[in-house]
Amino acid sequence: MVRVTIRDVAKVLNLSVSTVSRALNDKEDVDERTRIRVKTMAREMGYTPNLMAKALKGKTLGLLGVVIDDNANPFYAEVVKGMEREAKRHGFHLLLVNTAADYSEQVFAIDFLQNKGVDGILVAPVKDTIPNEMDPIKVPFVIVGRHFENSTFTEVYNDEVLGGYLATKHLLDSGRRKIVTIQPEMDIFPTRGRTEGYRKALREFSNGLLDESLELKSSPEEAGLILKRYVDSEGKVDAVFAYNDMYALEAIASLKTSGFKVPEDVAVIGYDDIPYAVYVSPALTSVALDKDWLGRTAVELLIKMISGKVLKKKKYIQKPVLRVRDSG
Amino acid sequence: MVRVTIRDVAKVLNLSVSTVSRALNDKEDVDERTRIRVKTMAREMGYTPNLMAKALKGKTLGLLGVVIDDNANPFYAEVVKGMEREAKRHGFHLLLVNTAADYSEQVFAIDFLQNKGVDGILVAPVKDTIPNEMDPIKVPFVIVGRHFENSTFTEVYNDEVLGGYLATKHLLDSGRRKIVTIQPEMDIFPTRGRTEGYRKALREFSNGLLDESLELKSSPEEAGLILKRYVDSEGKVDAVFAYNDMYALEAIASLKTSGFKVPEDVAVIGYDDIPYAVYVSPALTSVALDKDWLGRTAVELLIKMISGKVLKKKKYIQKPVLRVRDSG
DNA sequence: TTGAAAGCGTTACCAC
DNA sequence: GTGGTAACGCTTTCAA
Repeated sequence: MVRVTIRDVAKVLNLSVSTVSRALNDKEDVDERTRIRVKTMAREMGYTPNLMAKALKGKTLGLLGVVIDDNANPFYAEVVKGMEREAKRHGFHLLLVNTAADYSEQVFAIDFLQNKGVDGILVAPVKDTIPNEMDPIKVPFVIVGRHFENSTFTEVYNDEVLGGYLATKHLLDSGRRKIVTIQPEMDIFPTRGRTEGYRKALREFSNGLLDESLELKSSPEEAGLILKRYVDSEGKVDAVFAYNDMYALEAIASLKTSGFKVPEDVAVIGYDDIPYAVYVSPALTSVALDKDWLGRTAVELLIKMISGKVLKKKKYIQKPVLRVRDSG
Repeated sequence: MVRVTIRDVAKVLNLSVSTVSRALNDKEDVDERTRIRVKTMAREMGYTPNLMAKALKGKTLGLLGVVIDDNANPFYAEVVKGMEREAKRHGFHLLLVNTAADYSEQVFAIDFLQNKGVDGILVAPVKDTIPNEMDPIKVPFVIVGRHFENSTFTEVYNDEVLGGYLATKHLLDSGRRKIVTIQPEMDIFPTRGRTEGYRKALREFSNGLLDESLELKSSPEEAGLILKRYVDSEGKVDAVFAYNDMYALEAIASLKTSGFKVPEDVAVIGYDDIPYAVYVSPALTSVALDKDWLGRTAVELLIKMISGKVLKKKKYIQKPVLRVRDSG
């Protein structure tokens, strides 16, 4: 296919490229009839602007880089979906990169994306403790689902402490006393926050004495195993507050095969409220997040930043809600 | 940040831009020591090539467009993940667009992606009956998970007939006789194929007489409702072959609330074998697909096409496998 | 209201 | 081996 350029259109119409350019871009100072003529002819000839050329002239390409752990994780999948929809509304597109929670992958991704000429970046950082890990980002960016202490970054995240608190409080209120929490090794905002909320509820319940904090670390795949090992050796656990629904599902499966009844013997609460939480049995009680909101808001803010707007508010925090079902 | 260009490097080194360009791109005809000098200085000055400018000169941008129904669908999520990994291996990036199975969205997406300068497109078409719906694609493309009859497109897909056959045969073999299948309205390769496989198994079993083909149409959300309505009015169903695992989960939920035991009263088999199939109860029997392979292979082929290779083989077909668990 | 020309950063052709 | 220059397609002064 031969590309139709602005020059071709100009030639046919006996106009200059500049006039055609102005007409196409709805600039002032161009005769209305000329504009019509140009636009009609352009359409007729199948003219499409060359975005590279525009970009070279300092215009935006309309690309947003997305750096996340794993797009197949149902939590991120929903977030990305929200991002995508919002981006589309503004004529932007998403450039997706999975990091598998690997820091060097993230560094590489950020570098790469900028080379591709993205106008901005949406990132759920692998580490969120050292703010200057964001230094290599030279374009506007928004942090998604993470929070850097004392940073000036634009961030969209969840009140994880509240989530952890809500779950643990509910367990406590329904009579559970030996509540174990199982979280990933990673020291990221969500793990810190959820654990903190868990401790807070415990502390509150015991009048300041945090005497029964049972904290396990595990990968999602091993959650069941680690939990089983703990129960076998320590015994007496009557509730589990899992990092997320995947952990919770693993926990339930493991407890069941160990002969425990869920929730009779052991209650289990998850986090994220993925769509499948409804179908498992017992139906999963989970801390629910509006994932679409997370993605949508992040993109909305990023696009504002790209278009040069200065945001007065930098932190956008969502309050999670406990969705009580049968597992706890 | 001020962008460092090839010209800046040239000036500092007292060389011409052309020499610097050649040195950087490892072309012939440039003194080895000059090359070293240039590369060192370029790194030192923090030079990064402007991809737009390269693209304008007809070079590739390294972008692959992905057009699918919904990235949050666990099936596509896994496929996209496979694509992403393979693309990364080759230095490519993914531009994601969801169509929500809407044809006009697809048309728009394809147009848009090409404007963004993608080097190729991976598409799971919304309709796969009219080959010339692909006409607007002017770049290399690969069809994913769909198959156009008699087309010359490069396609990576599954043997859906076999999948439907396997599931139905298994149901028949385990003594089920009133097997209903529930499929989406859409006339796409997977629905056609799975239904055909279902009919084939029935026909085979009844010695050529396809006397008990019970075919229901439904959206995923309404699958439970539609099924219930059918069972209530027609009664006597002892097995369900669902379009995919979402349909199967809805079916199971609906059957359970109607007082049926799964699988004792009614067996249910799904399709896709999503990760959550293991956790529901009863654990879902499902037709399993290697989603990663699908994504990986599609990208591999697309990149070959982009680099000008001519593929002798155009159709890449995967044989599904029945993963028998508890539901059927 | 329109046109000519410069320039964005890069590559490639052609001299030297 | 190296340098000058045109060209990729577009936008944007500056004149006319």
